[in-house]
Amino acid sequence: MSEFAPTLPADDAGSTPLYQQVKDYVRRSILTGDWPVDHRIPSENELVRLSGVSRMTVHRALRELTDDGWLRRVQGQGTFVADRRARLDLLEIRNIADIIRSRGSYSWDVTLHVRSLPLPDIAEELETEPDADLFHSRLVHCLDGTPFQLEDRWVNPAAAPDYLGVDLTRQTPNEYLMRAAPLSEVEHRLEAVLPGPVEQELLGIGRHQPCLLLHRRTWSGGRVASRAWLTHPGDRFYLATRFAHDVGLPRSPRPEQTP
Amino acid sequence: MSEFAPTLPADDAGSTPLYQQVKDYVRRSILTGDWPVDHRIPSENELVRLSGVSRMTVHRALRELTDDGWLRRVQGQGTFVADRRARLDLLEIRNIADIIRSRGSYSWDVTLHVRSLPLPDIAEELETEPDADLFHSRLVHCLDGTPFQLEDRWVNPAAAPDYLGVDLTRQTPNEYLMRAAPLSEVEHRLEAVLPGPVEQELLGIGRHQPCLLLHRRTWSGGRVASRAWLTHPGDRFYLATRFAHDVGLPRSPRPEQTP
DNA sequence: TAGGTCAAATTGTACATACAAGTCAAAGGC
DNA sequence: GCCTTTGACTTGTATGTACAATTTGACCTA
Repeated sequence: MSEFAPTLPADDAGSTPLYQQVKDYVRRSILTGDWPVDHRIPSENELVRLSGVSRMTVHRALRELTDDGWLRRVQGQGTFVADRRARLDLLEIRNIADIIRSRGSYSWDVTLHVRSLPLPDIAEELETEPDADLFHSRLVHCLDGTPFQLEDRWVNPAAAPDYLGVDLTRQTPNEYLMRAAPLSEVEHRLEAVLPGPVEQELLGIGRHQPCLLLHRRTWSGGRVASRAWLTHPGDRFYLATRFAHDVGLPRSPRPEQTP
Repeated sequence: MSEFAPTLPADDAGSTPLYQQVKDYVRRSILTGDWPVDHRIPSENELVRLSGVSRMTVHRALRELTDDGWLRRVQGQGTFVADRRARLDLLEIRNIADIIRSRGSYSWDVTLHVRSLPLPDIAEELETEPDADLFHSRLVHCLDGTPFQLEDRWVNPAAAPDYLGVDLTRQTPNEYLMRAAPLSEVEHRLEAVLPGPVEQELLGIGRHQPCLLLHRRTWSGGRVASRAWLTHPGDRFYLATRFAHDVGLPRSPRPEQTP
């Protein structure tokens, strides 16, 4: 496998299925940016030569990645890196800042603080010791100068020890955490609320403006890594999802092609 | 294939992949109730004998159904029908009434009307002729006597011609439509709103109570079958999702077993 | 009786092969 | 110059075979 599983622990390499290793290799190549969107990746036969596994195994890996939206395949043409922004499902909630950023002038401000203090209620959410110090950050995300999201985040120091030293003016907490503590699980809770006066002023909204509150907890390596409250003014937020079901009907083909 | 594809059109049977036909057969057996939850389905070798296709093809069909949450497999034991209520993802939004119904005394009332009239704005949403008659129903879903959802629905007569004749006191519109026009695609849009006075009274909420508005369109056979506005009071609604991602990590196993 | 052992059944992975189907470009014929 | 044909390359499906891993139950033994 040579280059296909460089980051895997040695004792685990033997038990990881080959098709999973191929999937990891492809995903890693995409996540690192080596293979950008619409890039044509090596063909099945090339991957066979590179990896040493059979074509059926490579084919299974690529097929599953296609089903999961990582790739886009065209018979007779090749396999291409899919534009995941085009995938509209719940997964996109976590990347909503990325989506919006690509469609306007995006910016964010560390309005209040980045600090460390203990808080028993939050400790329970993070599943840590009640008297442990926790990291807290609060910032406002803006699009074309107007706020669209208030982010109130608590971070588990065990998952991201150097969170306080991160320059949050250069990368968002989400961007940093995605690298520092790659997430393995996500929990979402959704509510409609009227924010308090402080939040109203930060978001620049009226007293009776309803907001969507997205409560999100992320896990990494068996620990709760982060807990975030994301408040969206109701008139500056929307989430659209559209997807084909797999109930007795063939999957909708993708007729578009890449020249 | 004999019994494996009785409902498929004859001209299509030749072009439908075999693994897809096996998937359809299994799904049909589950949807008709022949195979209830936790039922042990025929083994791969039995399905090979029944269908005449190879074990690899059967295996692929069962594996994909497992990934999609229809089945649960235990090595050395067999394959069982999974409890789809245990799957927590966006798909569950469409079944939220079903979920809630199983956890309390659920009821619903046809409060306003079931009628037929033309409305150009709605016709555009349903992608029909602007002057066509459309079916409209409006009802309130209650849990333990208190409303938790206001359903405002428009139905495309081409997709469900006998919608006005359905006894909506015996089955919900969603239940009927799922049978009459099995859905192939869904579109969701989510907003936070303050409802109007009429809706406030129907839901029994105060003037400043924010609500979640879920706008949903369903497709069936290439047509827009239905368009629904589902209004949830913010204090009587929550949506929790938690799922494992497939980013460089093996899928979380299901250690539980069925005796 | 209690415990260990072995065989059968089941699912999971991997490989080699074959053919079908779609795309593209080069070669050839008019 | 333009069109057709051919062939190479690509992905999609299907089969047969082999072995590994897990569970269950029957069987044997102390």
